[in-house]
Amino acid sequence: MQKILKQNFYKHDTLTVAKDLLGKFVVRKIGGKKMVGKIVEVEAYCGPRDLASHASRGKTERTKIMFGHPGFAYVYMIYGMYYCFNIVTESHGYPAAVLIRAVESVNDRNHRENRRNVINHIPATNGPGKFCKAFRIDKKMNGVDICRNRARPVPPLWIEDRGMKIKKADIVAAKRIGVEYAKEYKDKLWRFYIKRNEWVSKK
DNA sequence: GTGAGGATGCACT
DNA sequence: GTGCATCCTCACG
Repeated sequence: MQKILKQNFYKHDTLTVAKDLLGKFVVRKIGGKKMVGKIVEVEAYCGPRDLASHASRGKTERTKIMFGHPGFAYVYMIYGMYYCFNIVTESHGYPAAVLIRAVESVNDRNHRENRRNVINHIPATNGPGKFCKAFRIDKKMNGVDICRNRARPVPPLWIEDRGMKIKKADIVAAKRIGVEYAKEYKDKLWRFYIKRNEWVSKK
């Protein structure tokens, strides 16, 4: 059974949505072809007071998507050459999002080899920048509604529930990556990943 | 195996 | 002008 997640899935507490996204599947449609990846690692960025979040410095041209409706893609460029893909959560007007850090490629069996780089023409997806590159997610996807709705039934990108359940005991909570500047928020255990999964970006 | 440093564009001060 | 929600390469041994 496969179903595209709708807006009400994302309209909840960000930490809850982040954990619920583990084990869901990212589907990217490009010219009639589909790429699929199981989400194995995420980070939560929780509201205007979270100093690690871009939204903590107020609503700007870049961050306005986070202040908008849940279930929209927030994509931005980082370090000049990589993109990060986030999904907006919670209510309209409250800036929060979940960063997709790593997925497990469903098309590929050579897990160990593929972790490092391109093997058998299938790009690596164990890291936010690499995932975006592999799934061709760039700033054109910023502000796209990734939910199913009547007006536009098939977005170019969506999240699917295929009935996989991740046990609570298999979810690891850890510190977020690259947010040393975030003072009392830098040590929050708001990164979640599937225990022992080979595709997680860092141990 | 591990760690340091560079690449690189753009939002924000 | 500064500093990134990153990743790769190249030393080291």
